[in-house]
Amino acid sequence: MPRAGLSTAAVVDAALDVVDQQGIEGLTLAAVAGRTGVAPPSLYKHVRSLSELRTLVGERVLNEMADRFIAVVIGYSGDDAVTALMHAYRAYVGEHPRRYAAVPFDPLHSEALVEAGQRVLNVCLAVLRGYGMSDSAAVHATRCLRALAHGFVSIETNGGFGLPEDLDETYDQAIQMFLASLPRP
Amino acid sequence: MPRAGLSTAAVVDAALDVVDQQGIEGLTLAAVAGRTGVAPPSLYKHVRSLSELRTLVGERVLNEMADRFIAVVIGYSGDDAVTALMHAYRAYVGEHPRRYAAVPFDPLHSEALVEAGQRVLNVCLAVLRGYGMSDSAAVHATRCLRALAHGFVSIETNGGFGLPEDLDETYDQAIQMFLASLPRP
DNA sequence: CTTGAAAGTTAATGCCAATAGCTTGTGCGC
DNA sequence: GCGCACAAGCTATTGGCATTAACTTTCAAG
Repeated sequence: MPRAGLSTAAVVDAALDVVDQQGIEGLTLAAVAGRTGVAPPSLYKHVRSLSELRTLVGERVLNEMADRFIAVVIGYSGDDAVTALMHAYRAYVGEHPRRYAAVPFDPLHSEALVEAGQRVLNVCLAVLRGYGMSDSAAVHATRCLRALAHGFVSIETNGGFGLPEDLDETYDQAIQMFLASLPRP
Repeated sequence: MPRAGLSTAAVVDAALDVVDQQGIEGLTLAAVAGRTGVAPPSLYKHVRSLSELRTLVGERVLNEMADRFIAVVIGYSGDDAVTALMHAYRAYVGEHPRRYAAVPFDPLHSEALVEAGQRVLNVCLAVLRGYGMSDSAAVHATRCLRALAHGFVSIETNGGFGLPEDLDETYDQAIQMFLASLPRP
């Protein structure tokens, strides 16, 4: 009986592979077990349940997004920073559409998931701080940004935009719309 | 063996009840069978599979939305119509959050689902036609409207907006943002 | 009154999550 | 080097679900 040398992190790695290939509804313990060369019940040594695994996957994805957004935004401010952020958002989802769809937006699942979500949120808030808005105004603007970006990419990746018009152009227009709504110093 | 007198429509009705109460992941044939007083395999006389049932549910929901949007928009034009439409969108999802979440945005599921989606789309396009945009510009604007409305309500209903700021205010601001992006005749 | 299709039924298969209880690697103290 | 405890595996089992097959019963048209 050779030992596979698993860990919670390794299980989540395998789960991400499964999600990338088969989508969130294909994420089963059987699939992860197959990929890690282990019998399905063995996974319970590293993960409490399928539900917990899903939460861990979501947490990883949100942290991945936050890392990228921070990297992309550093050194920019104002409209440049907002534009970079929104493009990075769309680019991430374009590269990993199934991962993005695997994030449970319902944060009541776990503490760590909430925290990862906050990291993403804080990038937005920090970028908007440069516009001299009150804290409350920044919150409203952040919500608009999230709604716009999330709405666009989730419709886009689900094939919901059927018409032939160029999607890059639509997204640029959406960014312009958002920028125009921000106060000018 | 008394006969239950089912039909495809009745099965979808029961499925909508299940979705309203337990959400889309609670939509099982067993649950629908229980609610209709029938054994699970009997449902196959009216529905090809669980997957088809989900598609039928989505189709019903989209048509329900289109009906409401048409009703709400009639008699208005311009900013009033856009405002009414966006409020109706949010109101519908607020009243039936689980139904809305049950719509598969992936339209490759069925012809009828695509058609129902088009009905919703056409309301948006018709409302925007009043601004004297080219067809192509109207498509881009419609996409922005959909992205904004869908993004907002889906984050909202999933509890993704954690901070205490008033959500009505954010949504009004989002509407203003969208209106400001439209050409003024 | 008969008959046949439609609407049900029960039985069975296979997949999956989850639990229980057993076996075996493996690092740690000695 | 030696044993021991725990961690990491395993097999077996249960229970829920979708789905199929093969049947029985209702019911309406002729």
